[in-house]
Amino acid sequence: MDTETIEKRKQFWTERLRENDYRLTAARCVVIEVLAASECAITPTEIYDLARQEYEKLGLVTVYRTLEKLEDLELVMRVHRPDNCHAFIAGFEGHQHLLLCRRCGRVAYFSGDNIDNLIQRVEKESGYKVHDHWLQLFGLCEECAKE
Amino acid sequence: MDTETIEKRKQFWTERLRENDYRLTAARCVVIEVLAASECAITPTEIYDLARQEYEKLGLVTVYRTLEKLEDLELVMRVHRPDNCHAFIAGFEGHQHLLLCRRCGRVAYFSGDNIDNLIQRVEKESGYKVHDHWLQLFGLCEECAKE
DNA sequence: GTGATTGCAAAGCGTTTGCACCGTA
DNA sequence: TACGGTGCAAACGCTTTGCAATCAC
Repeated sequence: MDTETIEKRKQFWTERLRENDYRLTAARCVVIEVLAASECAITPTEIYDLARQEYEKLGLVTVYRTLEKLEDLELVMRVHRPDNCHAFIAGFEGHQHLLLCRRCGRVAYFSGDNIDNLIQRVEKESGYKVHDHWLQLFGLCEECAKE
Repeated sequence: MDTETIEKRKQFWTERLRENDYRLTAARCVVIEVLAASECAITPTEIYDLARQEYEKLGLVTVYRTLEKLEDLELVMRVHRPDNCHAFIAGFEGHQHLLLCRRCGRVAYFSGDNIDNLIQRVEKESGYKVHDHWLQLFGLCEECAKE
């Protein structure tokens, strides 16, 4: 990812935190830095290990607490995969459908589905009232497919 | 769920186990019994508690090991939800799309989506090679929507 | 009889909580 | 200065592992 995009992401997150009366601490900044630079689903422990290269004092607990706050603000979202539901990704774009590389965890987004019709049909047939949906694709990204 | 359906499910599971050279033990039978009677996503601990009413000697570890085997045989599948990925459901029907009640965990299946076109488009645009997909709807079942 | 399966205890892992200290606003 | 935020240690809940006893075939 290019430096400009990373910088934009960091700024965006920083502003959202400030707006919501969260303090900008060294710990939070370094967690945000790691998240901003990541194109992949990343676990709290991975964030911890990477972030400590910049800020050795960081505690794993703080990573969890920062993720919790970012999740509340819908700035990150938890990623569910068949074998692992412990990772997070940057969630700037509102509701998006995910395309996940099952090898390296790289994340792409896509849209343009048209499942509203389907949802209406299923509601009618099942009697359920549908509030939310997940549409996720799993596979190999261009890099990983080469190997 | 009617008794006949439950009985059919149990028979189906029992045969699959036998075919695959798994022994039919008391522990396995009682776990299967609980699963067969459940219309909802159910956790290992819930299975354990229910099954022990029939077979007090049962250990939680055996529930886990039985689920592992049933999962290998694709007879149960793990259910992923935003807040909880610890539950399982009966998975007779091959690849199915899920409709989950977020209140009581009741599960319905639906099909008739047509996402092959979407997948082809996303593959072309992203460079990913897609192998699998999840399409899940979350909401309230008829019962829970009433309240 | 033999080897798969069981249950127990203990370890493992990811996550949360309690608490005294620290640092941002 | 005040109080939100931090890091440590310890607890927690779910899951897996090691092992001797058991039981289906």
